[in-house]
Amino acid sequence: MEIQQAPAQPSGRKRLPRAERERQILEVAEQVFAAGGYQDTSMDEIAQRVGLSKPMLYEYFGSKEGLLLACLERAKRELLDATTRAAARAEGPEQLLHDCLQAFFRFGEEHAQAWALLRNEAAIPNSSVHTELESIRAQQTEVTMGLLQVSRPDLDPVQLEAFAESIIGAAERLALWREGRPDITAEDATRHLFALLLPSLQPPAG
Amino acid sequence: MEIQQAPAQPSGRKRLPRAERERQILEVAEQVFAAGGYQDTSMDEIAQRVGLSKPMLYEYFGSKEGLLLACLERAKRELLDATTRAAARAEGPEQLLHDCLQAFFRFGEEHAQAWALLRNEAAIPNSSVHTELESIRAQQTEVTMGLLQVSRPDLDPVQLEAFAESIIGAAERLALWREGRPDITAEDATRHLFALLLPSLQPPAG
DNA sequence: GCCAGTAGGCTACTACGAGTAGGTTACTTC
DNA sequence: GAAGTAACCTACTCGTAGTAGCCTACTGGC
Repeated sequence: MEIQQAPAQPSGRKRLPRAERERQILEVAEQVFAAGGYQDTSMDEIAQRVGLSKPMLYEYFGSKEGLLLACLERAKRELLDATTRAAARAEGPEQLLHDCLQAFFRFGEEHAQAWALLRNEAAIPNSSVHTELESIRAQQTEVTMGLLQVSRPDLDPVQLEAFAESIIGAAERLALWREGRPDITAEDATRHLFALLLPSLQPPAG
Repeated sequence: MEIQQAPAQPSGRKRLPRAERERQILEVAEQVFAAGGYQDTSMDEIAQRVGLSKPMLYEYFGSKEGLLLACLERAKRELLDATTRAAARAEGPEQLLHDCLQAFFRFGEEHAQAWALLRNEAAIPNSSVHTELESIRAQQTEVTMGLLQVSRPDLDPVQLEAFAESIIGAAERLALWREGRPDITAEDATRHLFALLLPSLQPPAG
């Protein structure tokens, strides 16, 4: 017991309506989560940066995870906006694909924090796990580059690397996709991805 | 103070040499991390499942993250083994790609726990964040399927979905790859991926 | 102008899990 | 059979997510 109450607002702090405060909190949270990682960020830290006390965060977002979810929700909306805007402008199917890809990559560039959250990287405990995962990725890329070089000696090294990264990314995603669909066998997945890649495996001159 | 010591080994528990105990711990840890997620798994829980006390885990692996890293290390080795074995057996570059893809997908199937760790999914706090990330993925897939259908009305829905997932995976990976290489612009990345995908965009009959 | 009612805010707690200090006991080796 | 060490333990500290319970600035009605 013996609760000793200090003045509620130390000095120049202002009361704000809920909607505005929520936006403010999201802004800070996205930044801090993306920079320091979900795990290594404390609610106290976010509260302090907003210039508010922790219980307010819980009042508005329920939990630490709830706050992360709210950040993700916002990023998701922004990503969809970016892609559909690009799609609306394009003419012809090839242009369409090209512009959407570009919109995607630009989103990553311009909304670095939102992007960091969307890849679940923010959830990773910290940098040495990050490093290890990168090394696994590098391992797979290297093997794949070796395979590619046989079919496509015409490609320059950077293109080769980009192709290899793309293939690994596609394979990982397909493997993930398969988890929700038990009807798709490993052979099916292989066939699908192989079909997509085969035309690009043919050497350009024949 | 006042440390009251109970018998060190309650009953039938056996002392094991370090190497063996480490293997045993890794086995349990991989399983528990993969099932419950890194965040939601406590060291006490792992210790209990092994039938050991927490300080032993710290003695052998240094920290919770160290234990995760050791699990990742092992999974990484296994994945490399699987792929290189497949590559060694194959004849011709197309067969090579095909068999490696297949080895990859089979690895995911046969080593579900190791695979769950390798995608960093284990790091994700818990299921509702997982759900949200899945929903973002679904959103992107849907948009992409729409684009694809224009160029390739010949594909059946499952193939279409597989293509879309592959493209999204490739794009994500490339975006990640770009983060370590500031020289590659968003336009470069777009061009690389577009070049890889373009041949498969052409309708089959012309 | 004054008095509810409420929305925005707070301090000071509890609970739980990562990591540590410092001790005990079963094997090995001479 | 004693010495040394490797395997193992209990019982802590400390940081952080989440909660209880209280305060106060603004609003609208009189």
